[in-house]
Amino acid sequence: MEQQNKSSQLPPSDWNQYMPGISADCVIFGYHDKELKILILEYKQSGVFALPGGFIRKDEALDDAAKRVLEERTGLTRIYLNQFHTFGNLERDDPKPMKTVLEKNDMPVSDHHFLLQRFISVGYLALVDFKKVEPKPDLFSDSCLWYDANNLPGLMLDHQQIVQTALKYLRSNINNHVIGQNLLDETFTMGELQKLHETILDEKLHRTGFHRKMMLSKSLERLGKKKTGKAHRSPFLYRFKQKV
Amino acid sequence: MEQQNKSSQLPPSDWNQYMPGISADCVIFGYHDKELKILILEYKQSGVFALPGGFIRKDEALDDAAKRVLEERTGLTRIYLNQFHTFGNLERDDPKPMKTVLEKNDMPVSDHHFLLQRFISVGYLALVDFKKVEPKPDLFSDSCLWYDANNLPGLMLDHQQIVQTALKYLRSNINNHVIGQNLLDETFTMGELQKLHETILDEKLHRTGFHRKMMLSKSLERLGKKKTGKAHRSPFLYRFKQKV
DNA sequence: CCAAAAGTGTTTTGGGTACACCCATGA
DNA sequence: TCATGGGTGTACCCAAAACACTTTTGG
Repeated sequence: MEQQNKSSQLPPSDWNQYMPGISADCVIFGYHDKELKILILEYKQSGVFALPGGFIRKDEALDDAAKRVLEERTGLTRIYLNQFHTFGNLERDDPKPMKTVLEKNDMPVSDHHFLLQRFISVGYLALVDFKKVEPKPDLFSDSCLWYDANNLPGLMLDHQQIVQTALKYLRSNINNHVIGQNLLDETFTMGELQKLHETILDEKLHRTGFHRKMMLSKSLERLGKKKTGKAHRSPFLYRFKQKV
Repeated sequence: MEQQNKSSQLPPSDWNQYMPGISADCVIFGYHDKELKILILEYKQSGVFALPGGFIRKDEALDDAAKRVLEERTGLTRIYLNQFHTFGNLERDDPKPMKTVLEKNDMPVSDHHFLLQRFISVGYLALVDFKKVEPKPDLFSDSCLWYDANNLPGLMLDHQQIVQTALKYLRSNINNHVIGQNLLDETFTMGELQKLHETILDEKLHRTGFHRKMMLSKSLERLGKKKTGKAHRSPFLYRFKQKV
């Protein structure tokens, strides 16, 4: 009862307000402990894992629907968000996992249930500040948790492929400053930025070359030095320049 | 009557076989007379111009639907095809142009007609051999014609924006050999290849630099010389190497 | 003073650009 | 032989890669 008006809950009583057969699935990336993380939902009682997703209201723009999903799952607004691909294979049309979820939750299961139809899914990639996120499960989920991108649980349908496509997109856009800007703190050392790039690309980078390249890109400004308390030279702090 | 079984005709009697609210629109590029061309439909009696598009059958993969549209409009199979973006703004939800089309064609116009609902459209880019294409209008169209990409008629809804996005995608992938491979003849001179690049990028390129770059890419093989009958040295013919 | 991390300098390489120059051809 | 388009060689610039070297810090 008390959950019905929460914006983080789907209103199953009125599926009719959503466009049928279309969903938006979000690959939400965070960075913590030198690991690239992805937010994954686990449906109640069912052991089914999935990407956070949602449906498009009939009076809502596609991008806004993705934004809404993002805000509902993370509690954040003004998130960096990017559509990267739309998935519409027939293999993804498998009502079994969702049927399991409905049954385990004592929901009525008719063959024509909104959730059991074929869906075409628009994939969105989001970059968020790990520390600011408060993951919130949706109505059907027990948990909404961060997983290491290299160690995800088995995901339903083609969600693993969606993640792979998102990763590929992320890697091919690694030189876009928005990536570091959204995954790191406001200020960071060159080593931290390099470690982020290495984690995303899954390869070692040459330290001095990386340093030079970053400075040549003119997108960083150097601030004061950071006292690390470690037995070595203290690094400078850097910050992404504000867009000119 | 005799048209009903043509695969190039939509079967309006059974809209129910299609997924509602989703369409695939194709930006079909050809190259002719040193101009980049796009295939555009003109709806019957209505002066409404649009990109070739279609709907997704409930038992059909999204990519296959785009392929089908391509084949129906061009008569070609095995076309180079690439999904590039999905359009779902609310501004594109304007039933007026389609209402006009229906009225002009004496079709019943109810507010809940399949064609008058809000559509989210998946944009596909296709590259075809201009000379091999036999453009075929669909059931609602008077014509399916090539237009210069820089001189299109006014298109309905956001189709102009879809074209611009496709052009941007094409330009950012200009170094992918599939572009020349699909828009030019089997063999071509370096000058012809350069002219194609210049047309797509809408800028002059340096002749010798272009030559060197193409040869360094290792994707071309040089064949015999071409007799042009012109008053100058006869150019070599080139061909894209088959994938290794 | 040593180890470890951070920062800078130097050299080489390779692609991109610019331009000079040569080649082939038909008028 | 001349104009024109096609092909090649050379010089220059700049960014990326590789490596040497210096600087800073706590132990």
